[in-house]
Amino acid sequence: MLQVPFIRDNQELVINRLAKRNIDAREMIADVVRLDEERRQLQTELDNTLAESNAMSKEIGMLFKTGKAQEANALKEKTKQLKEASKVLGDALNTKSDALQTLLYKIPNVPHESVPEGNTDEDNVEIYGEGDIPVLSENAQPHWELAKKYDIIDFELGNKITGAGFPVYKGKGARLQRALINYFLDKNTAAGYNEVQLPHLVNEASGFGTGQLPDKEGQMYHVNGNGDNLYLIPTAEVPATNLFRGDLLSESELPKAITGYTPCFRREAGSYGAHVRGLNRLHQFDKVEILRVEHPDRSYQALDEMVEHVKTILQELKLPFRILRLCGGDLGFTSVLTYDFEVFSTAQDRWLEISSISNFETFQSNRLKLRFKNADGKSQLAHTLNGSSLALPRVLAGILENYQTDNGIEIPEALIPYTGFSIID
RNA sequence: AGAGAGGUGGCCGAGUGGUCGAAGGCGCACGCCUGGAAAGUGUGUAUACGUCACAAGCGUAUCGAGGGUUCGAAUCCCUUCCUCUCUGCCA
Repeated sequence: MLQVPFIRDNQELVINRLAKRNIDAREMIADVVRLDEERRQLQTELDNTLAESNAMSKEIGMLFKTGKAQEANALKEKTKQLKEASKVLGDALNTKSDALQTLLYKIPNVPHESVPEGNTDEDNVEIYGEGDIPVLSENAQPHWELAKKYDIIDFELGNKITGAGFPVYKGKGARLQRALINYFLDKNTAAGYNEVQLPHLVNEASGFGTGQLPDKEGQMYHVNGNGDNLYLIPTAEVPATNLFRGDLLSESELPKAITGYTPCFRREAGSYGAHVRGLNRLHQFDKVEILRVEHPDRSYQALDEMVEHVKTILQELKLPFRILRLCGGDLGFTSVLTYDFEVFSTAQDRWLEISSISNFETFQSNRLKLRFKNADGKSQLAHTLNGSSLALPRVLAGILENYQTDNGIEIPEALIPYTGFSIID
């Protein structure tokens, strides 16, 4: 959620930057400014009315104490009018505040100046690429075929138990999953991220805190039987960020850096063809997340550090990858600047997104009320950032496809200590 | 799930209708004291919004949350969320 004073003082900038998302925000911004003005007006009126009423109440108390009941009763009559007035003003204020709030929830974050123009993922800008794309033998197969061939992932079994998009990992497939999780967590903790284990269900307030609610509830599984009202997390970002909801940190506590593994549950609307086959898109998948709460002065440095960190992991896994700067049209609702990592799936001949690292600046912290005491002793919103490090299924797809040989699937060197085997055959 | 108890400032803890944003203690900050430290001692120490120069000051709200009674509520009533104890169930 954008901050109203910021919008008020930077209307042109906000409108221009939001235009990168291909939305015309003129009307919304004008409405925000107007609603805020009206809200403040009402607040002032209300405050004045209440102040008068409070003063009278005190006087009444004094009058009763000194035995001047008649005068007190006369004043009582007066306060009745004030009370009615304040009731009306209070209701109007609430209505106005709610309208403003609802509108603010609908306005996406303001893209960074470096965010390229564009509408779709076609317009994302590649800023870095590394790794050789392997030359595979003629009978190279996509990962869903390999998964079946070596009996390491069973999609049909998942269908039976739950439905499409809930695969069962078996044997070496299961162990490889576990190895990847441990490997990623070890890399992250070695880089200074504090490991946490998080709840996989969150309440409504958490959903609002990170921006899934309102409006995007359709992407989450909602548990609402028996009077429960919880959401399965679509990403560890939700519980991890909400760890800090409502906090007022001291400046010395920053930065906060945490990492955690969770399964992620996504209902995922809109999908087509081969792009959703196999591991490409799932309703349940595993992901290791990194998250930072940063001082605004160094959040972009932190973003770069996160990108560098994920880079080292992919280098170690020796997977061909590239980094994209997302264009305005592809940028997430809450993000200012996002870098996507993609690994090349040789057998599918396409790039698969495996990590997304974003700086949200104060967009989330404003919702979360995540602040710190700055050097002047004032409270200030912190910046939040997060990224995947890494999402498992597509890394797995990349490994299966790129490491396939006629003898089986080789395990990347760095993972062997974690898997305890060096080939899937 | 049943029965009971309870939710007050960073923490502990007083406060059952009036001047209570809230005693007291701890903690913390700064000062005094000290050769230095401890002890002692003094002062200060919530957040948000509004006004405004994002100053001071002033105003308003906040004692889990929401609503109500009242001229006036941390204190009374209702609803709701959460925590704890016992019983039940259970990995």
